[in-house]
Amino acid sequence: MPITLRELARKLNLSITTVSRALDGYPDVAAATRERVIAAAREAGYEPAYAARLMRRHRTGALGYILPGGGEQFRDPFHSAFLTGLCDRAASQGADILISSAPPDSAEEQTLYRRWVLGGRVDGMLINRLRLRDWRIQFLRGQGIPFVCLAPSPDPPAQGEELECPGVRVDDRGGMRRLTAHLLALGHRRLGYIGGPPELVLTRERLNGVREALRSAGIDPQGLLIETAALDEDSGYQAARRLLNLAEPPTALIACSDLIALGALRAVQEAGFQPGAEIAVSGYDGIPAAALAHPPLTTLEQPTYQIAGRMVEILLAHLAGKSEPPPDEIYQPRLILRASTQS
Amino acid sequence: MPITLRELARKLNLSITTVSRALDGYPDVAAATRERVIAAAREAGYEPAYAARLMRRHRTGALGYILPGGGEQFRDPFHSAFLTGLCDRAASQGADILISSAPPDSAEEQTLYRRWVLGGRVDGMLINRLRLRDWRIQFLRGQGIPFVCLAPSPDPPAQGEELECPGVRVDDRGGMRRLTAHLLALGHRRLGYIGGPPELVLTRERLNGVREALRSAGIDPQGLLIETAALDEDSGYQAARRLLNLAEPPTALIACSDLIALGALRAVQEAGFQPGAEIAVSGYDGIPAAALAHPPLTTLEQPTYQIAGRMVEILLAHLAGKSEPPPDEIYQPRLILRASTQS
DNA sequence: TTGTATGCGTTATCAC
DNA sequence: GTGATAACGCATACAA
Repeated sequence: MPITLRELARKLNLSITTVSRALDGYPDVAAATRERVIAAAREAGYEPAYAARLMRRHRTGALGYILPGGGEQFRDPFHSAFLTGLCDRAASQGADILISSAPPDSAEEQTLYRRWVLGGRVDGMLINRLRLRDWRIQFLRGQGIPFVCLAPSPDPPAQGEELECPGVRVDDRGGMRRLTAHLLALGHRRLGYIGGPPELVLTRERLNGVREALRSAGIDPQGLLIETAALDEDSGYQAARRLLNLAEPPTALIACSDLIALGALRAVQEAGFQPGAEIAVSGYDGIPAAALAHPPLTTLEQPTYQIAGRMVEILLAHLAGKSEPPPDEIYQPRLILRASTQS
Repeated sequence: MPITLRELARKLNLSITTVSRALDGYPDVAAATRERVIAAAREAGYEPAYAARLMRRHRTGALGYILPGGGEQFRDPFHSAFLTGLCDRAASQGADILISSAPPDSAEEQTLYRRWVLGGRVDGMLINRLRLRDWRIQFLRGQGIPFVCLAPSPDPPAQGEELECPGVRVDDRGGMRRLTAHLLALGHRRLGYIGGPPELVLTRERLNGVREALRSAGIDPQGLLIETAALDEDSGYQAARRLLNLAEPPTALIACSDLIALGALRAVQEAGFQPGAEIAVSGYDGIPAAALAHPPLTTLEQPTYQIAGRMVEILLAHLAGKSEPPPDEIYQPRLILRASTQS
């Protein structure tokens, strides 16, 4: 346990007040005194007690993020990029990131939010994987604690299902529209969509993008084959198999994430099809492994690392009092065409 | 800001003490009173103020981990698995993980450690990527704060270079010995080793494993070609190129990590060699992308997720007073032979 | 079984 | 420019 302010003050024959202000850089301290205090503090290895400071300031200096636990999603490189994005930017601004994990919509998740937010354990929260009716948004809004979301941008402003939430947006729908248009241009007519969990906004928005492209091309979206998977490789494999086992399987599989797509790629191969040539497969995220797959995976890349950094920036700015909520920013995912959709 | 203990007490016409003890489950509270208190607390949405509790208990409920920042290492899936391992286990035991990032051995890193440890921001620290003369170990030991390392097990107990540190160990050297022996059995005689940063213990230990295998086979370790890379793909690519440009390039490249190996694989291909057939390449870690590479990458797999979980378990047990420091555990990496070392 | 009083280490408000 | 003092909200030693 390091030295306390009081001890330091006694050592210097000064009052606690003066020492405190000298260290915090208040202007009403004699230059000489400040020097003396700072020197003494350094040589005594003084470090302000977090608990006490928190008690007064009501600022934890930490932003919270809860990983979607309970699955094997820890293999998802998306989170790797996202977390480091959070950390790096937070660190550069002197803030810390508090993390934990809980299955989405679980009791544990609620407990965590209560403990962190009501208990004053974090200054703000970072939200990812927005859900259709997301209790987190309501909760955070109700508590008046700042938060920032990463969410798809719903252009037709969300049919009342999810609450609006401040943050960084990615045009998932637009991306999927472009991707699907490309597949249609290649001549694909029988498409399969492998979505993530149906309660996720991104599952719906990406699906909507596919549908919009179909409609624009004068094709009935009803013909779209739809399957659902968890956001991991194995689940993508299973879902793809179900589609491939149909009497008339699709000629193109549009996956909701790269991991799902990698699983689909495997399923296509096992089913005896030539991925790319006979059946096109596409992903979403732009994880490094997508480029390594064979055939390399067509995908929609989003700058996950940068996005996470922006989220931290926005949240910290908001906390610093720049009260004006910055306008929503919309990122465009980048369509990367690779051999998995080459005919 | 939620309700405070005092307000709750007033509401109930009880003293703060009683309310506090009722909620904390002390036995000296009338059953009826406890019921009443708990009910009131729930309906008032009471949640103990973290700051105040911390002030008294001196327990943050958080374990700290600092990511090696400053590089592009955020693409390393190792950290993804490691972090989720930490989070999941911590969450299951009611603890949180505090993270930040800083370049190894930087001033920022020191500041972070000071702030977190001296300031009482965490109950303990988790250490990865142990260095040869690791100031972190000395610092933490000096402060008497509990910590757990993930480190290679140095059998000849470290020639005084690094300090011993409690934690989970992986037999990097043994793994590399087995891998190298395999390559030798395949007939390779001219080997190249691409190490990570030289200040890392794992770089040295993995190298030692290679050397030991050479010696066991009656081959002079002096003949081993050695290059150094950062722990990422691009740096691995560069290092491999340097080796391949030699007058007499190696026939097998032993990389210190999978990411390095993936870069090496690329370099081998670009140099016009057939990876696997003409030049063998191996990695270390067992990241998912290793299996996807073409050719699939031979590697030493370690159960990163589980190891991280064990680290948390050990640290929390230690904090809970089970003072007996658990004996060091040694994990054996699993050799996964794939086409990248097939002749 | 319950209540009173004190202190944890800082910061902020005042008075000097 | 500096110092005394009062909080912040909770946990406990001690008194009742």
